[in-house]
Amino acid sequence: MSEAKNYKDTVLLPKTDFPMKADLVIREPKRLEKWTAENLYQQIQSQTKGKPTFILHDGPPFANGDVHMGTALNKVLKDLIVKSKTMAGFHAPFVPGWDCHGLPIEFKVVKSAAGLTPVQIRTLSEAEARKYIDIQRASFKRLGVFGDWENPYLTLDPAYESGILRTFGKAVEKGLVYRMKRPVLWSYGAQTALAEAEVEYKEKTSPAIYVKFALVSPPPGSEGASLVIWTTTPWTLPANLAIALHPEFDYVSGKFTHADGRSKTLVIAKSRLEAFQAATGFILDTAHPSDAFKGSALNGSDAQHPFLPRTSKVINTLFVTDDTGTGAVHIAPGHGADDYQAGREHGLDILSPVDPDGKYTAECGLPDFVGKHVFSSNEGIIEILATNGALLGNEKYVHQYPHCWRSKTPIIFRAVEQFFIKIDAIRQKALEQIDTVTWLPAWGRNRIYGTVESRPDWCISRQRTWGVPLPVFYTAEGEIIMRTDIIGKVADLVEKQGTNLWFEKDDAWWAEAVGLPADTKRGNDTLDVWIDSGCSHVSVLDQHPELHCPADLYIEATDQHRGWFQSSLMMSIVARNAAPYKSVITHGFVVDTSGKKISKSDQGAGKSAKPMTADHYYNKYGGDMVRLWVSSVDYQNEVPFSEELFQQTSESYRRIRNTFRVLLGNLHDENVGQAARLPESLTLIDRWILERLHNLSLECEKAYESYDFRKVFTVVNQFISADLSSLYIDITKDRMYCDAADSPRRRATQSVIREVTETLCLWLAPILAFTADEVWEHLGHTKSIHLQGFRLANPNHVFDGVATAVEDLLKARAVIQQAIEAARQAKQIGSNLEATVHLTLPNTGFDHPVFSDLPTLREFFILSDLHLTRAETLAATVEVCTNAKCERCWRHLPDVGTHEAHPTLCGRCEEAVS
RNA sequence: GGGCAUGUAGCUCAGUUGGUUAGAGCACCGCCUUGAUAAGGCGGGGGUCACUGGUUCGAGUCCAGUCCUGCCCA
Repeated sequence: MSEAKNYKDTVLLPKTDFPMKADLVIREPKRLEKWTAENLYQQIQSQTKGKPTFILHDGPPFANGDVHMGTALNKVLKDLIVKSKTMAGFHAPFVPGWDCHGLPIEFKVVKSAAGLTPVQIRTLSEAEARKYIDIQRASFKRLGVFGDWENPYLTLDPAYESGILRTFGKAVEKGLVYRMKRPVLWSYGAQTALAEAEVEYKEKTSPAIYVKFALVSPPPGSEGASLVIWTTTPWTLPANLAIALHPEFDYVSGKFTHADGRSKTLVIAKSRLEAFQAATGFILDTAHPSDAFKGSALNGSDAQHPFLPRTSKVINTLFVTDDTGTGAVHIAPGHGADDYQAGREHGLDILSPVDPDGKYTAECGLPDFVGKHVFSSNEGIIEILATNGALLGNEKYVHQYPHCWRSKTPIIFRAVEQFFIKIDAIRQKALEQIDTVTWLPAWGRNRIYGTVESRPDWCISRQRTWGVPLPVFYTAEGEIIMRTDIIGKVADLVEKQGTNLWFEKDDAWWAEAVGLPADTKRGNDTLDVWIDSGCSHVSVLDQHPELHCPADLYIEATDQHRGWFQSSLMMSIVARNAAPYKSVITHGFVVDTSGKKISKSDQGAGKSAKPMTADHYYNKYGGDMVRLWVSSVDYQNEVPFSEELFQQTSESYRRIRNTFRVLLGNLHDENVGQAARLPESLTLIDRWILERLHNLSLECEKAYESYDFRKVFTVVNQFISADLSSLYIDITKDRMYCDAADSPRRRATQSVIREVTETLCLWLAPILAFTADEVWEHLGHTKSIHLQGFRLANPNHVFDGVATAVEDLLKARAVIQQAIEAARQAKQIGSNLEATVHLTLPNTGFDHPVFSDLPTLREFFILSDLHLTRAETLAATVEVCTNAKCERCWRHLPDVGTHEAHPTLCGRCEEAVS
């Protein structure tokens, strides 16, 4: 015994199999397999059945493209909520979903091959959607997101589609759906409507002409005056119904004279005068009096159409600009988006006398032009204008003009029949319902309120193939048949066989199937995809046995105030006259570190931009690292992201992991039976850490309740680094390593360590889904941590006077450390244990009994030798300790050398090794 | 151009109803330790609180305006 040279073997150092190196990339997939094998998600659901429910309804991501960090942020946030609600005692099933229809997929498919039939387009589109569903599902699972991954909801499921149709039927039943012409981007080359994404901008030379419209009743002093418009599409003049002025712009009315002798009284925006004179040669005759007024002065007057027997209304709109033209804008509501909007606001017709080939119809009012292509009619129109004196200028104008991606022909705006939902009929109810919902952050309420307040009627038809068909029919005479009972029959058929049926069967089949005359034809339009996802409360919340409507929570990015939150609200008003959610959270977008939005075009081959797909990060750092990053950001604002920031998070992870490792290591010889309950005889530092743990639990509980994961992250980090690492673990090292294994204070500490480790681990489980489970396993548990509840703050862990005593101790500690540091920098000592410290405490305060308890003070300050005095102020001096060093515990103590059997040990260590 | 947000150390963020010298974590620098060791401890440097003006004894905090950035519109 006395021969034992190496006392190190008698020191009870931490021992654990829990590896310091996380190897998350290797370990996490194994844990995932285990979770899958034991059906963990289903276990959680059946174990929590009967508890109060918490339904977070998943907003379906578009099934196109990889999971990027923004998508990951969204899904992990949802998972943090679901996991924390589960651990807080709720039954919180999570049914993920995907938005499957829509242009981007169809466009991709159509681009890949020419001449596809609608059925082929739909088959390929479905395959494309399913491909990305699989890719995204794999990513979400890999990120540790729990949910019913084998039974997600898809907007292309027949059951889902029938829900959409029935909700549409309800809108029809309530008289909310109407038909009206509206201009769309039209390709006469491909004979189809196009979306903005299908348009390519190319250079085109167009005529740019100045045309006068004589005012029918000009303001006094401007007798015989004409408004002058500027247009690059003369062919739209037959559809002109109005002229728009800006109400705030200054306009000049005066006599203009041309070098060729022509003279006209014209009205031009003051700021455009110079440009107009230069372009047309008409010069304002300053000798004659001219009149100036605001655009609002002419609002409501009439102007004579230059070649048709009708007048155009003079209106005021705010979109009139003064960077081109004359400040007076030619309005053809059937041929432009702004024009259409202005037309709706001012009660104009939607005149669009152009057929699908781009040729004039009889409606154009010019018999000679009927059947003629609009672009080859420009010259003819200009001639007419010149002939009747309305043409004031004619130039060539080179500009970027939209062209069809497929036929390469220039696009025209052309009005076609569209279907709309009458928002006015449901607006008031929607606004009321907005105020029954909790919006987080609170400004979200104003955001969506403003959006709903001002939104125009909802155009719900699309001239597309990859979508849910708009279930209407037409009689042989072209009369529309839009009936709830027939829509119901379509929905019944779709529920069994899917919407492909609409495209596979012919008109006759459908006519018979829904009980209409044999010569009935079905419609060609599909529904706006926002209708699809906006019906999820009907198709998912109402249908799924574990879910219900309204959901407790929707959470998506801020753009969804205008998107899904709104479409869901509207469709829910249609379906049930109430909001589909009780509360709504929004999160920001992921941006790069300079605060710029990360655009998809910066990604991909040849670009220098950093990787933004989630797989890059979970394959390099691990899923828990992504999750920890999510928990660390302020998701209510834009979320800055870069790989460097990500590495910063991984530093935090390492700290957390190492702390767990040393805690686990200190439990290696734990007396399990004893550890189950905390002994009465806890030392000061044990009581203190339990009280800190109590506070931590209070804060974490509150933070999870308010979805403030960053708070959990911060509070846990500070607890780990300030309370545990630099104090509790450091201070208790001596007793843990060097006391006899069964010393009461060592055992007490061990019990506290278990309590701390388990509680902390549980609080972290929603965030570090993999690591917490791993730690839990190493704590000796056989069931997953995800089947546990949080361990709430224990009031028995609050002790009288302890917190203030430790506050004082820390003040003294700071003074001591500074003194020691000075000695260390002066190379007088190295380790703290080599110092003798004279501590002077102030006469007042510092009156807890511990301040007369030298052994405890020495332990707390981790010193070999401490001497106390009282004086005016807190101070400390340091000298080199002259005591011999105990070879085992490294403290310099006076009794080293007094023990015969172990001459190099102190008394405590001598006993411990005997 | 409009609406809604946002702006505090190199980075990510705290800063209660206005009140000492504006804090934390990470990063950085120096030292110690080598019994948490691809770890740990101690000490330190670093900020005109976006800008301008105002209210006040006193403003990161309240008010007005400007600018940056983001989302949604036009």
